[in-house]
Amino acid sequence: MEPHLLRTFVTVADCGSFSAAAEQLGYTQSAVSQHIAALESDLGTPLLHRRPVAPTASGERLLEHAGPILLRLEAARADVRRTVAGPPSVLALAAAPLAADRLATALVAVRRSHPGTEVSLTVCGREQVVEAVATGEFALGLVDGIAAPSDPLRLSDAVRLRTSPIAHDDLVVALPNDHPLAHRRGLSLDDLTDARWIDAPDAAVPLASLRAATRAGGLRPALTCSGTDVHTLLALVAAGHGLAVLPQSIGAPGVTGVPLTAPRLVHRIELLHGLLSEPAAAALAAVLSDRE
Amino acid sequence: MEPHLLRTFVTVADCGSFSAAAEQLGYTQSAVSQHIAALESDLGTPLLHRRPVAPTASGERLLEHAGPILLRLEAARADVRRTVAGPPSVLALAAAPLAADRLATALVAVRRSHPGTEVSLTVCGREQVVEAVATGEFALGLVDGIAAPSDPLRLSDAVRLRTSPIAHDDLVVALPNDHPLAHRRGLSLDDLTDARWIDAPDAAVPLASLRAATRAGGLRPALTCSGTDVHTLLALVAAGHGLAVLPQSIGAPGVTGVPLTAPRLVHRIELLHGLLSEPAAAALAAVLSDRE
DNA sequence: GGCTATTACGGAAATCGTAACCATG
DNA sequence: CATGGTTACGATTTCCGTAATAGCC
Repeated sequence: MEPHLLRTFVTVADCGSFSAAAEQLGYTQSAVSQHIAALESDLGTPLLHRRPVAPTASGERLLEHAGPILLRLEAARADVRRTVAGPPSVLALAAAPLAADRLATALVAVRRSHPGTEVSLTVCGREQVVEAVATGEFALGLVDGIAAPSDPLRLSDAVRLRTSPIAHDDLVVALPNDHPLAHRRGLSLDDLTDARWIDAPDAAVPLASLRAATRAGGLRPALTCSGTDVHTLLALVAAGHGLAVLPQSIGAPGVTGVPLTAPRLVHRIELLHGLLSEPAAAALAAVLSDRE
Repeated sequence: MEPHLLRTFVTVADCGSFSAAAEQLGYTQSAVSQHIAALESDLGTPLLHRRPVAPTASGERLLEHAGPILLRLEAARADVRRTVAGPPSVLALAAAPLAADRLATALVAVRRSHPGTEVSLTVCGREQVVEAVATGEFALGLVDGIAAPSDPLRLSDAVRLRTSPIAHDDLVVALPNDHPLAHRRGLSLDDLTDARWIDAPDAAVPLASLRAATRAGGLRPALTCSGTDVHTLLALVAAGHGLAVLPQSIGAPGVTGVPLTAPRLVHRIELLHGLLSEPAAAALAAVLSDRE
């Protein structure tokens, strides 16, 4: 179970194709085939169905482990590298788009207390925030998600990272102003399972999260929007392409937010970090955490 | 960072010697030297001081990751293997000695509800319980430890395992009956830092745990006792070789348990398990958890 | 000088690419 | 029959053991 074999395995499972994975990894199809064969012979069981390529039951189990293991390896390498490189010169921050605005205000205080600090902020999807904080690429990250009012966020536990709650907010269904439901005082997801939805997993609450939080089926996306641009998503909503669930604080002209009353869910923002060896990062974490 | 290099690295760090690690792993000294050199060149930094062999600062960081990574790899392999092997024929249980007696009573109910079940119980040290449950060698494990009254047990988070509290108990300082302090109503650790202690990390509360739970220094062991035999430990205490901290429920003729009043700590037993695919294991887990 | 890590070197094994092969949709 | 995974095979590299070398108590 060498790491590079695991890596090609997850890539193949991800691509659903040996040749696509080969291209993505810079191997030949033959090498990829040999990698999978080596893994399967090592574990003594088929891991992938061929034609079409899909994980077997055993493959599914391995997939659950492989990602976290590879991430942990990356984190270990980065951790060691950091001891030799010394503290970085820029304070590198990552945030999911619906969490990023928290940084804007908190950074003001840090700018004042640590005037020389150069700051870099990357807005990207939630998984990428978790991964990049885990590998130490960023000192600090903010992620968001939905949960029952009393629950913390359920983050992928690939690597043990320190987390602390930063803020929470109610959820609304975003509708065009002229939508027939826009005047409602509240909406239940159960009434909206057959509505036209926009799935923008990195710019709004992912439909998958909503599905997981409800028993209700449905919630099929009429339009899928990738990328982290909330602005564009709001424009799509305003233009009537479909609905999206967002935290109450996000809005735009042309879009009405109607409180989501059932199921009872809240939007949460959590801070994610590793060791905080830099004083500026520690100070920022303190400022962010104190807000709660 | 191939796993076999990491394995060699942790072994060398553990042994404090290249040649000892080589023997333990079935390599030659030369191979071990090459492994370490490969790792160091890969990470671009020395990981070990030589003569005497000890981890560098970078090496310390790597050590923190390497163990969990290797364990997780083992767990992944075992997990996949289990999908092909099907459910095992014997219900394999592991327990730390101070937690094992909980199994005795709980197993009676399972024996009744699952009459055909063959059971194997292994009593071993806490780390081994965690490792072996993580790799699926055992379906279920019981571990014990100390914590503040409101806290859960702090287990090594190498692999994400399901845990649930089973029981808790007060702590006592075990003394020979004729010890001058044996008539006391309570004792504080602070008064005992300079006493003669027996450190039996796998048969009593480890001194290291006590040190971690207090600010007080001291607690130097006058005698170190390895192995999981609580009976022998109690004999050593009765013979006046030194003191040990145990849960209140453990006792023997010749040994007096005086409540440990400060710091406020309790002895906890927690259940540890993976997926519980076997009905008998699930039933046992249910019985154990219901006791709380 | 003894113990122990490092380096040099060679044989065995593994890795990956080219190319031929084969199976499925 | 075409797309795409498998197998055969060979060049290159890697890996590990033997043995000689070097460094610290």
